[in-house]
Amino acid sequence: MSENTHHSTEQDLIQHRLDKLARIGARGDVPFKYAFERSCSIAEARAAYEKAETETDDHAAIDIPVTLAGRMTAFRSHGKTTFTDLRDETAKVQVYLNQKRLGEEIYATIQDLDIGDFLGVSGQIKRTRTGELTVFADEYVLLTKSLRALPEKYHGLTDVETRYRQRYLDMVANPEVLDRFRKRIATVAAMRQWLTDRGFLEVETPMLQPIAGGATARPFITHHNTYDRDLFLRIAPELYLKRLIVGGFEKVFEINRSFRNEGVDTKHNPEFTMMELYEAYQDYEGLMDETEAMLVAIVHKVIGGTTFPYQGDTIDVTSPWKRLSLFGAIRDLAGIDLEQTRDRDEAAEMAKSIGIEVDPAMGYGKIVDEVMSEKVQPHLVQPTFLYDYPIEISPLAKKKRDNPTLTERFQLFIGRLEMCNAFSELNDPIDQRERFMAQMDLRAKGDDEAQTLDEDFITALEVGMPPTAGLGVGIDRLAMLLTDSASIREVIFFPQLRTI
RNA sequence: GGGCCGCUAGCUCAGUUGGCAGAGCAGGGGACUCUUAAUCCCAAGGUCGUAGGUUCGACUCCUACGCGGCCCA
Repeated sequence: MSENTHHSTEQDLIQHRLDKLARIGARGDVPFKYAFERSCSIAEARAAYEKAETETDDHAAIDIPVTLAGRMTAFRSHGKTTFTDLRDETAKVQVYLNQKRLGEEIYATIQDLDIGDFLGVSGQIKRTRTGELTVFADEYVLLTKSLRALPEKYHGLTDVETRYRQRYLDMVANPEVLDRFRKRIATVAAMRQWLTDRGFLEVETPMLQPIAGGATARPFITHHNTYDRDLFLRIAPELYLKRLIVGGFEKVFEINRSFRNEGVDTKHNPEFTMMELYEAYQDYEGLMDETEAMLVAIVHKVIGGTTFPYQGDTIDVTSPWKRLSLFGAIRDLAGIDLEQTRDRDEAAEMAKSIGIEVDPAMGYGKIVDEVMSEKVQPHLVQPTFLYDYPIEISPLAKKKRDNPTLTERFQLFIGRLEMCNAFSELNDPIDQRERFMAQMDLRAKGDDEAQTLDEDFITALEVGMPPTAGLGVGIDRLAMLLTDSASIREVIFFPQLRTI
Protein backbone atom coordinates (compact mmCIF):
# COMPACT_ATOMS: atom_id res chain seq x y z
CA MET A 1 0.00 0.00 0.00
CA SER A 2 1.25 3.44 -0.83
CA GLU A 3 0.06 4.60 2.56
CA ASN A 4 2.78 2.44 4.01
CA THR A 5 5.15 4.98 5.53
CA HIS A 6 8.88 4.88 5.02
CA HIS A 7 9.68 3.48 8.40
CA SER A 8 13.28 2.96 9.36
CA THR A 9 14.48 -0.56 9.67
CA GLU A 10 16.08 0.30 12.97
CA GLN A 11 12.58 0.99 14.30
CA ASP A 12 11.57 -2.43 12.98
CA LEU A 13 14.39 -4.08 14.89
CA ILE A 14 13.38 -2.30 18.06
CA GLN A 15 9.72 -3.16 17.50
CA HIS A 16 10.56 -6.86 17.20
CA ARG A 17 12.24 -6.69 20.56
CA LEU A 18 9.38 -4.73 22.08
CA ASP A 19 7.05 -7.46 20.85
CA LYS A 20 9.22 -10.03 22.58
CA LEU A 21 9.20 -7.88 25.69
CA ALA A 22 5.41 -7.92 25.60
CA ARG A 23 5.34 -11.71 25.24
CA ILE A 24 7.76 -12.08 28.14
CA GLY A 25 5.55 -9.90 30.29
CA ALA A 26 2.44 -11.72 29.15
CA ARG A 27 3.73 -15.00 30.52
CA GLY A 28 4.41 -13.40 33.88
CA ASP A 29 8.18 -12.98 33.56
CA VAL A 30 9.97 -9.74 34.42
CA PRO A 31 12.36 -8.63 31.67
CA PHE A 32 14.36 -6.30 33.91
CA LYS A 33 15.29 -8.18 37.09
CA TYR A 34 16.61 -6.58 40.25
CA ALA A 35 19.53 -8.75 41.29
CA PHE A 36 21.09 -12.09 40.62
CA GLU A 37 23.35 -14.21 42.74
CA ARG A 38 26.26 -15.71 40.83
CA SER A 39 28.40 -18.54 42.16
CA CYS A 40 31.48 -17.02 40.53
CA SER A 41 32.73 -15.09 37.54
CA ILE A 42 33.06 -16.72 34.15
CA ALA A 43 36.84 -16.58 34.38
CA GLU A 44 36.69 -18.30 37.79
CA ALA A 45 34.36 -20.97 36.42
CA ARG A 46 36.71 -21.65 33.53
CA ALA A 47 39.71 -21.75 35.83
CA ALA A 48 37.94 -24.16 38.20
CA TYR A 49 37.25 -26.59 35.39
CA GLU A 50 40.72 -26.32 33.92
CA LYS A 51 42.20 -26.97 37.32
CA ALA A 52 40.00 -30.05 37.81
CA GLU A 53 41.13 -31.33 34.41
CA THR A 54 44.71 -31.34 35.49
CA GLU A 55 43.83 -33.30 38.60
CA THR A 56 41.96 -36.21 37.04
CA ASP A 57 41.96 -38.21 33.81
CA ASP A 58 38.28 -39.02 34.18
CA HIS A 59 36.96 -35.75 32.80
CA ALA A 60 33.43 -37.05 32.55
CA ALA A 61 33.41 -37.33 36.33
CA ILE A 62 34.22 -33.67 36.87
CA ASP A 63 31.23 -32.18 38.61
CA ILE A 64 31.35 -28.40 38.90
CA PRO A 65 27.97 -26.69 39.15
CA VAL A 66 28.09 -22.98 38.39
CA THR A 67 25.69 -20.08 38.29
CA LEU A 68 26.92 -17.38 35.95
CA ALA A 69 25.61 -14.15 34.52
CA GLY A 70 26.53 -12.05 31.55
CA ARG A 71 25.58 -10.63 28.22
CA MET A 72 24.57 -13.01 25.47
CA THR A 73 26.86 -12.26 22.54
CA ALA A 74 26.01 -15.08 20.11
CA PHE A 75 23.11 -17.39 19.46
CA ARG A 76 23.38 -20.59 17.42
CA SER A 77 20.16 -22.55 17.31
CA HIS A 78 19.81 -26.07 15.94
CA GLY A 79 16.20 -26.84 16.62
CA LYS A 80 16.04 -28.65 19.90
CA THR A 81 19.47 -27.46 21.02
CA THR A 82 20.96 -24.01 21.09
CA PHE A 83 24.45 -22.72 21.78
CA THR A 84 24.90 -19.21 23.05
CA ASP A 85 27.91 -17.26 24.22
CA LEU A 86 27.79 -15.48 27.54
CA ARG A 87 30.26 -12.75 28.41
CA ASP A 88 30.91 -11.02 31.70
CA GLU A 89 33.66 -8.60 32.62
CA THR A 90 36.16 -11.41 33.08
CA ALA A 91 35.65 -13.82 30.19
CA LYS A 92 33.33 -15.53 27.77
CA VAL A 93 31.84 -18.99 27.98
CA GLN A 94 29.59 -21.02 25.76
CA VAL A 95 26.19 -22.05 27.12
CA TYR A 96 24.34 -25.12 25.91
CA LEU A 97 20.57 -24.97 26.04
CA ASN A 98 18.81 -28.27 25.38
CA GLN A 99 15.09 -28.80 25.08
CA LYS A 100 15.15 -32.07 27.00
CA ARG A 101 17.23 -30.63 29.82
CA LEU A 102 15.25 -27.40 30.18
CA GLY A 103 11.82 -28.80 29.40
CA GLU A 104 9.78 -27.97 26.36
CA GLU A 105 7.99 -25.04 27.90
CA ILE A 106 11.11 -23.27 29.12
CA TYR A 107 13.04 -24.10 25.98
CA ALA A 108 10.31 -22.46 23.91
CA THR A 109 10.91 -19.16 25.70
CA ILE A 110 14.42 -18.79 24.27
CA GLN A 111 12.85 -17.63 21.02
CA ASP A 112 12.25 -14.35 22.85
CA LEU A 113 15.96 -13.92 23.58
CA ASP A 114 18.17 -11.62 21.55
CA ILE A 115 21.85 -11.00 21.25
CA GLY A 116 22.65 -8.36 23.84
CA ASP A 117 20.32 -9.68 26.53
CA PHE A 118 21.74 -10.33 29.98
CA LEU A 119 21.15 -13.86 31.22
CA GLY A 120 21.77 -15.81 34.37
CA VAL A 121 22.56 -19.47 33.81
CA SER A 122 22.94 -22.46 36.13
CA GLY A 123 24.39 -25.80 35.17
CA GLN A 124 27.45 -28.01 34.90
CA ILE A 125 30.57 -26.66 33.29
CA LYS A 126 32.00 -29.26 30.90
CA ARG A 127 33.67 -29.56 27.56
CA THR A 128 31.73 -30.29 24.39
CA ARG A 129 32.96 -32.90 21.91
CA THR A 130 34.89 -30.18 20.17
CA GLY A 131 36.59 -29.21 23.42
CA GLU A 132 34.80 -25.93 24.06
CA LEU A 133 34.21 -25.12 27.71
CA THR A 134 30.44 -24.96 28.05
CA VAL A 135 27.82 -24.53 30.70
CA PHE A 136 25.21 -27.21 30.17
CA ALA A 137 22.28 -25.21 31.43
CA ASP A 138 19.69 -26.67 33.78
CA GLU A 139 17.97 -23.35 33.96
CA TYR A 140 18.33 -19.85 32.69
CA VAL A 141 16.84 -16.52 33.64
CA LEU A 142 16.50 -13.38 31.57
CA LEU A 143 18.05 -10.58 33.63
CA THR A 144 17.83 -7.66 31.23
CA LYS A 145 16.23 -7.40 27.83
CA SER A 146 18.23 -5.52 25.24
CA LEU A 147 16.09 -3.44 22.92
CA ARG A 148 18.69 -2.50 20.35
CA ALA A 149 20.72 -4.54 17.94
CA LEU A 150 24.40 -4.73 18.77
CA PRO A 151 27.07 -4.06 16.15
CA GLU A 152 28.04 -6.96 13.95
CA LYS A 153 29.80 -9.82 15.68
CA TYR A 154 32.63 -10.40 13.24
CA HIS A 155 33.86 -6.97 12.20
CA GLY A 156 32.71 -5.35 15.41
CA LEU A 157 32.22 -1.60 15.46
CA THR A 158 34.84 0.26 13.46
CA ASP A 159 33.23 3.62 12.75
CA VAL A 160 35.41 5.86 14.89
CA GLU A 161 32.77 8.48 15.37
CA THR A 162 30.29 5.98 16.78
CA ARG A 163 33.06 4.38 18.83
CA TYR A 164 33.73 7.70 20.56
CA ARG A 165 30.20 9.04 20.76
CA GLN A 166 28.74 5.78 22.02
CA ARG A 167 31.67 4.32 23.92
CA TYR A 168 29.41 1.73 25.51
CA LEU A 169 28.86 0.22 22.06
CA ASP A 170 32.59 0.28 21.43
CA MET A 171 33.17 -1.55 24.68
CA VAL A 172 30.49 -4.14 24.01
CA ALA A 173 31.52 -4.75 20.41
CA ASN A 174 35.28 -4.53 20.89
CA PRO A 175 36.25 -6.12 24.21
CA GLU A 176 39.92 -5.19 23.70
CA VAL A 177 38.81 -1.63 24.42
CA LEU A 178 38.17 -2.73 28.00
CA ASP A 179 41.75 -3.97 28.21
CA ARG A 180 43.09 -0.68 26.94
CA PHE A 181 41.22 1.21 29.64
CA ARG A 182 42.22 -1.34 32.25
CA LYS A 183 45.81 -0.49 31.38
CA ARG A 184 45.13 3.20 31.82
CA ILE A 185 43.50 2.51 35.16
CA ALA A 186 46.45 0.34 36.20
CA THR A 187 48.85 3.10 35.20
CA VAL A 188 47.15 5.61 37.48
CA ALA A 189 46.91 3.07 40.29
CA ALA A 190 50.62 2.25 40.00
CA MET A 191 51.55 5.91 40.04
CA ARG A 192 49.37 6.63 43.05
CA GLN A 193 50.87 3.64 44.85
CA TRP A 194 54.42 4.67 44.08
CA LEU A 195 53.82 8.18 45.36
CA THR A 196 51.89 7.13 48.42
CA ASP A 197 54.57 4.60 49.32
CA ARG A 198 57.08 7.46 49.40
CA GLY A 199 55.07 9.67 51.68
CA PHE A 200 53.40 11.91 49.12
CA LEU A 201 49.99 13.10 50.26
CA GLU A 202 47.22 13.04 47.69
CA VAL A 203 45.32 16.32 47.77
CA GLU A 204 42.55 18.08 45.87
CA THR A 205 42.71 21.73 44.91
CA PRO A 206 40.22 24.01 43.15
CA MET A 207 38.99 23.26 39.67
CA LEU A 208 37.11 26.58 39.68
CA GLN A 209 39.65 29.35 39.97
CA PRO A 210 39.31 33.14 39.96
CA ILE A 211 42.65 33.31 38.13
CA ALA A 212 43.61 30.47 35.81
CA GLY A 213 47.28 30.08 36.59
CA GLY A 214 50.07 27.57 36.52
CA ALA A 215 50.37 27.13 32.79
CA THR A 216 50.47 28.97 29.52
CA ALA A 217 47.06 28.32 27.97
CA ARG A 218 43.61 29.76 27.38
CA PRO A 219 41.04 28.79 30.00
CA PHE A 220 37.37 27.97 29.84
CA ILE A 221 35.24 30.60 31.50
CA THR A 222 32.24 29.83 33.65
CA HIS A 223 30.02 31.85 35.91
CA HIS A 224 29.11 31.63 39.57
CA ASN A 225 25.58 32.93 40.01
CA THR A 226 25.52 33.67 43.73
CA TYR A 227 28.80 35.58 43.74
CA ASP A 228 27.92 36.91 40.30
CA ARG A 229 31.43 36.56 39.04
CA ASP A 230 33.24 34.67 36.33
CA LEU A 231 35.44 31.79 37.28
CA PHE A 232 37.86 29.78 35.21
CA LEU A 233 38.17 26.06 34.89
CA ARG A 234 41.72 25.43 35.94
CA ILE A 235 44.47 25.01 33.38
CA ALA A 236 46.75 23.54 36.07
CA PRO A 237 46.71 22.92 39.82
CA GLU A 238 50.26 24.22 40.20
CA LEU A 239 49.79 27.47 42.10
CA TYR A 240 47.48 25.88 44.67
CA LEU A 241 49.74 22.89 45.24
CA LYS A 242 52.65 25.23 45.93
CA ARG A 243 50.50 27.08 48.46
CA LEU A 244 50.21 23.76 50.28
CA ILE A 245 54.00 23.52 50.40
CA VAL A 246 54.05 27.03 51.86
CA GLY A 247 51.53 25.85 54.42
CA GLY A 248 53.72 23.02 55.62
CA PHE A 249 53.11 19.85 53.65
CA GLU A 250 56.40 18.66 52.18
CA LYS A 251 55.27 16.13 49.59
CA VAL A 252 51.94 16.50 47.84
CA PHE A 253 50.43 15.32 44.59
CA GLU A 254 47.17 15.58 42.74
CA ILE A 255 45.87 13.40 39.92
CA ASN A 256 43.00 15.14 38.27
CA ARG A 257 41.58 16.99 35.33
CA SER A 258 42.71 20.29 33.90
CA PHE A 259 41.01 22.15 31.09
CA ARG A 260 42.51 24.08 28.22
CA ASN A 261 40.45 25.96 25.71
CA GLU A 262 42.31 24.88 22.63
CA GLY A 263 41.96 22.71 19.56
CA VAL A 264 41.39 19.01 19.52
CA ASP A 265 43.81 16.68 17.80
CA THR A 266 45.38 13.28 18.26
CA LYS A 267 47.40 14.52 21.23
CA HIS A 268 45.07 17.08 22.81
CA ASN A 269 41.67 16.85 24.46
CA PRO A 270 40.20 20.00 26.05
CA GLU A 271 39.98 18.19 29.36
CA PHE A 272 42.89 15.99 30.24
CA THR A 273 44.40 14.37 33.28
CA MET A 274 47.65 15.39 34.90
CA MET A 275 49.55 14.24 37.89
CA GLU A 276 51.38 17.09 39.54
CA LEU A 277 53.65 16.61 42.50
CA TYR A 278 55.64 19.03 44.65
CA GLU A 279 58.45 18.03 46.91
CA ALA A 280 60.10 20.34 49.39
CA TYR A 281 63.92 20.44 49.69
CA GLN A 282 64.29 18.87 46.26
CA ASP A 283 65.61 20.38 43.03
CA TYR A 284 65.11 19.48 39.40
CA GLU A 285 68.05 17.15 39.23
CA GLY A 286 66.86 15.05 42.11
CA LEU A 287 63.40 15.13 40.60
CA MET A 288 64.77 13.79 37.33
CA ASP A 289 66.02 10.75 39.21
CA GLU A 290 62.66 10.31 40.91
CA THR A 291 60.71 10.75 37.70
CA GLU A 292 62.77 8.08 36.02
CA ALA A 293 62.42 5.69 38.94
CA MET A 294 58.68 6.24 39.14
CA LEU A 295 58.04 5.70 35.46
CA VAL A 296 60.24 2.60 35.34
CA ALA A 297 58.24 1.22 38.26
CA ILE A 298 54.95 2.00 36.54
CA VAL A 299 56.07 0.36 33.30
CA HIS A 300 57.15 -2.73 35.25
CA LYS A 301 53.76 -2.90 36.92
CA VAL A 302 51.65 -2.24 33.85
CA ILE A 303 53.70 -3.91 31.10
CA GLY A 304 55.52 -6.51 33.15
CA GLY A 305 58.90 -5.72 31.61
CA THR A 306 61.11 -2.90 30.44
CA THR A 307 60.31 -2.85 26.73
CA PHE A 308 57.08 -2.33 24.88
CA PRO A 309 55.97 -1.33 21.39
CA TYR A 310 54.86 2.15 20.52
CA GLN A 311 53.71 3.00 17.00
CA GLY A 312 56.26 0.78 15.30
CA ASP A 313 59.14 1.48 17.68
CA THR A 314 60.30 -0.56 20.61
CA ILE A 315 60.61 1.57 23.70
CA ASP A 316 63.16 0.47 26.28
CA VAL A 317 62.90 2.13 29.66
CA THR A 318 66.00 0.53 31.14
CA SER A 319 67.93 3.10 33.21
CA PRO A 320 69.83 5.32 32.85
CA TRP A 321 67.84 7.52 30.50
CA LYS A 322 69.42 10.05 28.19
CA ARG A 323 69.75 13.54 29.62
CA LEU A 324 70.49 16.30 27.14
CA SER A 325 70.59 20.01 27.64
CA LEU A 326 67.92 21.65 25.50
CA PHE A 327 70.44 23.77 23.62
CA GLY A 328 72.82 20.85 23.21
CA ALA A 329 70.05 18.74 21.74
CA ILE A 330 69.10 21.55 19.37
CA ARG A 331 72.74 21.88 18.33
CA ASP A 332 73.08 18.15 17.71
CA LEU A 333 69.72 17.41 16.16
CA ALA A 334 68.65 20.67 14.54
CA GLY A 335 72.14 21.80 13.57
CA ILE A 336 71.94 25.36 14.91
CA ASP A 337 73.52 26.83 18.01
CA LEU A 338 70.80 28.96 19.51
CA GLU A 339 72.71 29.26 22.74
CA GLN A 340 75.19 31.69 21.20
CA THR A 341 72.51 34.37 20.87
CA ARG A 342 69.87 35.90 23.07
CA ASP A 343 68.69 38.16 20.32
CA ARG A 344 65.19 37.42 19.14
CA ASP A 345 65.75 38.37 15.49
CA GLU A 346 69.04 36.54 15.26
CA ALA A 347 67.38 33.44 16.67
CA ALA A 348 64.54 33.87 14.19
CA GLU A 349 67.02 33.95 11.29
CA MET A 350 68.76 30.81 12.54
CA ALA A 351 65.42 29.03 12.89
CA LYS A 352 64.33 30.08 9.42
CA SER A 353 67.62 28.77 8.03
CA ILE A 354 66.55 25.26 8.98
CA GLY A 355 63.04 25.62 7.65
CA ILE A 356 61.15 26.73 10.74
CA GLU A 357 58.26 29.10 10.14
CA VAL A 358 58.70 32.01 12.53
CA ASP A 359 55.71 34.17 13.37
CA PRO A 360 56.55 37.84 14.06
CA ALA A 361 54.79 37.55 17.41
CA MET A 362 57.14 34.80 18.58
CA GLY A 363 59.72 35.84 21.14
CA TYR A 364 63.11 34.25 21.71
CA GLY A 365 61.75 31.56 23.98
CA LYS A 366 58.94 30.60 21.65
CA ILE A 367 61.40 30.29 18.79
CA VAL A 368 63.59 27.96 20.82
CA ASP A 369 60.52 25.97 21.79
CA GLU A 370 59.40 25.74 18.17
CA VAL A 371 62.81 24.53 16.99
CA MET A 372 62.74 21.91 19.73
CA SER A 373 59.25 20.71 18.77
CA GLU A 374 60.01 20.55 15.05
CA LYS A 375 63.57 19.34 14.93
CA VAL A 376 64.38 17.65 18.23
CA GLN A 377 61.21 16.07 19.56
CA PRO A 378 60.65 13.85 16.47
CA HIS A 379 63.95 12.10 17.28
CA LEU A 380 63.16 11.41 20.92
CA VAL A 381 61.86 7.86 20.74
CA GLN A 382 63.67 6.42 23.75
CA PRO A 383 63.15 8.14 27.10
CA THR A 384 65.06 11.42 27.00
CA PHE A 385 65.21 14.33 29.40
CA LEU A 386 65.81 17.76 27.95
CA TYR A 387 66.88 20.30 30.56
CA ASP A 388 67.62 24.01 31.06
CA TYR A 389 64.93 25.98 29.27
CA PRO A 390 64.95 29.69 28.40
CA ILE A 391 63.57 31.89 31.13
CA GLU A 392 61.05 33.57 28.79
CA ILE A 393 58.94 30.43 28.48
CA SER A 394 59.35 29.26 32.07
CA PRO A 395 57.81 31.95 34.28
CA LEU A 396 57.33 29.68 37.29
CA ALA A 397 60.75 28.03 37.25
CA LYS A 398 63.80 29.05 39.20
CA LYS A 399 66.75 30.59 37.38
CA LYS A 400 69.59 28.23 36.73
CA ARG A 401 72.07 28.72 39.52
CA ASP A 402 74.95 29.70 37.18
CA ASN A 403 73.03 31.13 34.23
CA PRO A 404 70.21 33.63 34.76
CA THR A 405 68.97 33.36 31.16
CA LEU A 406 67.99 29.76 31.76
CA THR A 407 65.77 27.98 34.23
CA GLU A 408 66.19 24.73 36.06
CA ARG A 409 63.49 23.03 34.10
CA PHE A 410 63.25 19.71 32.30
CA GLN A 411 60.86 17.94 30.05
CA LEU A 412 60.71 14.22 29.40
CA PHE A 413 59.95 12.73 26.00
CA ILE A 414 59.15 9.12 25.22
CA GLY A 415 57.95 7.78 21.90
CA ARG A 416 58.14 11.33 20.51
CA LEU A 417 55.47 12.35 23.05
CA GLU A 418 55.95 15.08 25.63
CA MET A 419 55.39 13.22 28.85
CA CYS A 420 56.56 15.44 31.71
CA ASN A 421 57.38 19.01 32.58
CA ALA A 422 59.22 19.88 35.78
CA PHE A 423 61.39 22.43 37.48
CA SER A 424 63.06 23.74 40.54
CA GLU A 425 60.17 25.91 41.66
CA LEU A 426 60.66 29.63 41.72
CA ASN A 427 60.21 30.62 45.37
CA ASP A 428 61.67 34.13 45.30
CA PRO A 429 58.55 36.34 45.49
CA ILE A 430 60.35 39.36 44.03
CA ASP A 431 61.57 37.40 41.01
CA GLN A 432 58.16 35.76 40.67
CA ARG A 433 56.46 39.14 40.56
CA GLU A 434 58.84 40.29 37.83
CA ARG A 435 58.11 37.15 35.83
CA PHE A 436 54.39 37.70 36.18
CA MET A 437 54.84 41.31 35.07
CA ALA A 438 56.70 40.12 31.97
CA GLN A 439 53.79 37.77 31.28
CA MET A 440 51.31 40.60 31.77
CA ASP A 441 53.26 42.61 29.20
CA LEU A 442 52.86 39.80 26.71
CA ARG A 443 49.18 39.64 27.56
CA ALA A 444 48.86 43.37 26.96
CA LYS A 445 50.44 42.82 23.55
CA GLY A 446 47.70 40.33 22.68
CA ASP A 447 49.09 37.00 23.84
CA ASP A 448 45.98 35.60 25.52
CA GLU A 449 47.89 32.50 26.60
CA ALA A 450 50.27 34.53 28.74
CA GLN A 451 49.96 34.13 32.48
CA THR A 452 48.12 36.40 34.85
CA LEU A 453 49.53 37.92 38.01
CA ASP A 454 48.23 36.07 41.04
CA GLU A 455 48.72 38.39 44.02
CA ASP A 456 47.73 35.83 46.60
CA PHE A 457 50.27 33.40 45.20
CA ILE A 458 52.95 36.08 45.54
CA THR A 459 51.78 36.65 49.10
CA ALA A 460 52.19 32.95 49.77
CA LEU A 461 55.75 33.05 48.43
CA GLU A 462 56.41 36.05 50.65
CA VAL A 463 55.31 33.95 53.60
CA GLY A 464 58.00 31.61 52.36
CA MET A 465 58.16 28.42 50.37
CA PRO A 466 61.06 26.07 51.04
CA PRO A 467 63.22 25.00 48.12
CA THR A 468 60.87 22.81 46.13
CA ALA A 469 60.81 20.83 42.93
CA GLY A 470 57.62 20.16 41.02
CA LEU A 471 56.64 17.74 38.29
CA GLY A 472 53.70 17.37 35.96
CA VAL A 473 52.98 14.13 34.12
CA GLY A 474 50.46 13.87 31.32
CA ILE A 475 48.41 10.85 32.29
CA ASP A 476 46.63 10.57 28.96
CA ARG A 477 49.93 10.66 27.09
CA LEU A 478 51.37 8.04 29.40
CA ALA A 479 48.31 5.88 28.80
CA MET A 480 48.72 6.34 25.04
CA LEU A 481 52.31 5.23 25.33
CA LEU A 482 51.58 2.12 27.38
CA THR A 483 48.64 1.07 25.21
CA ASP A 484 50.35 1.79 21.89
CA SER A 485 47.61 4.27 20.98
CA ALA A 486 48.11 6.83 18.23
CA SER A 487 45.28 9.05 19.45
CA ILE A 488 44.48 10.45 22.88
CA ARG A 489 40.83 9.65 22.15
CA GLU A 490 41.62 5.97 22.50
CA VAL A 491 42.50 6.41 26.16
CA ILE A 492 39.75 8.84 27.18
CA PHE A 493 36.38 7.19 27.70
CA PHE A 494 34.38 10.10 26.35
CA PRO A 495 36.59 12.36 24.25
CA GLN A 496 35.31 15.77 23.31
CA LEU A 497 33.50 15.85 19.96
CA ARG A 498 31.29 18.43 18.33
CA THR A 499 27.75 18.11 19.57
CA ILE A 500 25.48 17.04 16.78
C1' G B 1 41.62 28.30 10.42
C1' G B 2 43.71 25.50 5.70
C1' G B 3 44.46 20.88 2.69
C1' C B 4 43.24 15.83 1.64
C1' C B 5 39.98 11.65 2.52
C1' G B 6 35.34 9.59 4.18
C1' C B 7 29.73 9.59 5.06
C1' U B 8 25.22 3.88 0.91
C1' A B 9 20.37 -1.10 5.31
C1' G B 10 21.00 -1.70 12.71
C1' C B 11 26.61 -3.28 11.79
C1' U B 12 30.76 -4.29 8.07
C1' C B 13 31.34 -3.10 3.15
C1' A B 14 30.51 -3.26 -2.70
C1' G B 15 28.34 -0.04 -6.38
C1' U B 16 30.99 -0.08 -13.70
C1' U B 17 31.26 5.54 -18.53
C1' G B 18 25.81 9.28 -15.41
C1' G B 19 21.02 4.55 -17.03
C1' C B 20 15.99 0.10 -12.18
C1' A B 21 20.30 0.24 -5.06
C1' G B 22 23.89 -4.79 -3.92
C1' A B 23 26.27 -8.51 -0.47
C1' G B 24 27.57 -10.64 4.33
C1' C B 25 26.18 -10.32 9.41
C1' A B 26 22.09 -8.91 12.59
C1' G B 27 16.61 -9.03 12.40
C1' G B 28 11.69 -11.98 10.40
C1' G B 29 9.48 -16.99 8.61
C1' G B 30 10.89 -22.21 8.03
C1' A B 31 14.36 -26.90 8.64
C1' C B 32 17.84 -28.88 12.06
C1' U B 33 19.71 -32.44 19.37
C1' C B 34 27.56 -30.83 19.86
C1' U B 35 27.57 -25.71 17.27
C1' U B 36 31.19 -21.86 17.65
C1' A B 37 31.86 -16.09 11.74
C1' A B 38 26.99 -22.93 12.64
C1' U B 39 24.55 -24.61 8.07
C1' C B 40 20.38 -24.82 4.49
C1' C B 41 15.64 -22.64 2.27
C1' C B 42 12.27 -18.28 1.90
C1' A B 43 10.84 -13.32 2.42
C1' A B 44 11.80 -8.41 4.00
C1' G B 45 14.80 -4.25 4.98
C1' G B 46 17.34 2.26 1.67
C1' U B 47 15.13 10.18 1.80
C1' C B 48 22.73 6.82 -0.80
C1' G B 49 25.09 12.80 5.51
C1' U B 50 21.96 17.64 4.43
C1' A B 51 20.50 21.49 0.93
C1' G B 52 20.91 23.27 -3.81
C1' G B 53 22.65 22.88 -9.03
C1' U B 54 23.90 20.49 -13.97
C1' U B 55 21.30 16.62 -16.83
C1' C B 56 16.10 13.35 -20.45
C1' G B 57 18.18 10.79 -16.17
C1' A B 58 22.67 11.75 -10.29
C1' C B 59 24.90 7.02 -5.12
C1' U B 60 28.03 8.71 -9.34
C1' C B 61 29.38 15.35 -11.87
C1' C B 62 29.35 20.70 -9.57
C1' U B 63 28.50 24.19 -5.18
C1' A B 64 27.53 25.09 -0.13
C1' C B 65 26.88 23.17 4.60
C1' G B 66 27.17 19.27 8.62
C1' C B 67 29.85 15.38 11.13
C1' G B 68 34.26 12.42 11.35
C1' G B 69 39.46 10.96 10.22
C1' C B 70 44.49 12.24 8.87
C1' C B 71 47.97 16.09 7.90
C1' C B 72 49.25 21.27 8.36
C1' A B 73 48.77 26.13 11.10
